[in-house]
Amino acid sequence: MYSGDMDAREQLIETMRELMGERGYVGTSPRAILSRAGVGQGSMYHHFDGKAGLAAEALRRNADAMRGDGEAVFDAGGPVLDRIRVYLRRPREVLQGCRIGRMTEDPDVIGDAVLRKPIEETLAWYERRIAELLAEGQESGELAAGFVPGQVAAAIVAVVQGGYVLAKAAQSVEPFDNAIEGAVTLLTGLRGER
Amino acid sequence: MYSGDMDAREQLIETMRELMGERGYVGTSPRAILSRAGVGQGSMYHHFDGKAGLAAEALRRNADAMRGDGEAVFDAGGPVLDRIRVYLRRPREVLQGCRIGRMTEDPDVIGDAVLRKPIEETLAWYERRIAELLAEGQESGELAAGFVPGQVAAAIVAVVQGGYVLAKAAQSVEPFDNAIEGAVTLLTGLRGER
DNA sequence: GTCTATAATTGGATAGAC
DNA sequence: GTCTATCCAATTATAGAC
Repeated sequence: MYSGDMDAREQLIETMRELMGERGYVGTSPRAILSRAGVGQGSMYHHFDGKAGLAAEALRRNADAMRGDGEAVFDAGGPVLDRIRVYLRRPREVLQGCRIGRMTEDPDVIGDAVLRKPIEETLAWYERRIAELLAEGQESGELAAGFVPGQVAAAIVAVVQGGYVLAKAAQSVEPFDNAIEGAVTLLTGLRGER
Repeated sequence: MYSGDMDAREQLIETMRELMGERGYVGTSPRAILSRAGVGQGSMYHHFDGKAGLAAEALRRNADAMRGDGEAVFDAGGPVLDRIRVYLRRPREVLQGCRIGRMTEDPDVIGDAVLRKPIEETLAWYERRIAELLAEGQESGELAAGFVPGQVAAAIVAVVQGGYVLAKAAQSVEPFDNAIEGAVTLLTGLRGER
């Protein structure tokens, strides 16, 4: 765990994490980074290979954080449907959007293999982990047998990512909350017979 | 229906529709527009109030097209669940993304009331229209009574929008297709008893 | 109406002092 | 390591010829 004041390098990374979440990659200028971080041009180009290098580090940290959030919920005990419901209903900065998912609309991120990697891996990890939980539920008899875990898992992750889209369009959390509750409703149809 | 060669104004709008779908609003430069449209600077600034004015017209057309696509499917006859399935499985340019939904990640679009309006209205229309269909299904007995149409409708629209996010992250249509089939699976749980 | 030329501003990176 | 000053290219907009 990091403690004490941040040095310039650390300050730059944390500022970049915020800005990329707020404005995306192309929407974040070096000027804005340096201004908010409170450091000069020199620091950025000393510690990183320009904007792209800093973005790569910031994205990796955002990806690690998002994965950690998921692990905390999915690794908890109890019925798998409960864990998935907790994931869906977890409090979020809805109008800010997902710091990972939003990067997919940024052509300069998707077009750069290094920048895209943490995005791809994180979302794929969520899909895979939820699919595992669903398969586990099928084996235990908690869930019905007649569905493909990987498909339902993708739908669950997509509802969250798409919920952000609806919320930003409306500039309101309401459609996000609706989508989440709709997904929770739909999931109850997966329950097994016993 | 428009026929014959496009004049410069028309050419600019159609080019802008394409480019905004491919690269977003901030990612689309006047230079790129003029180059692909094959017209000079003067034409753009004569017909429109700069890039923003052109974008407003392009977005309105994209919104109208997306709404028209929805109407064609939702207004068809037959069981409502069939119509929603047709909507979900409709062929799409998955890796390009939704020309309307993707704009929500563009701060300059969301921050401009004029540009945001067609985005908000179109997605809200889809939510509302699907909610109507679901309510209709509940009344007819095709669907069970114990769910909130507006919530499930939001989840359905979110799955499609989120599916694009997963597909772009993976640079593959597979997660999109999975999410769609997962949603179709989940929807079967809504069927009524009779 | 449409063009080319040009201007103002910002994005992104470099140079060199301390 | 960090700063300020500077530079080049691209974005966005304007001017003025035709």
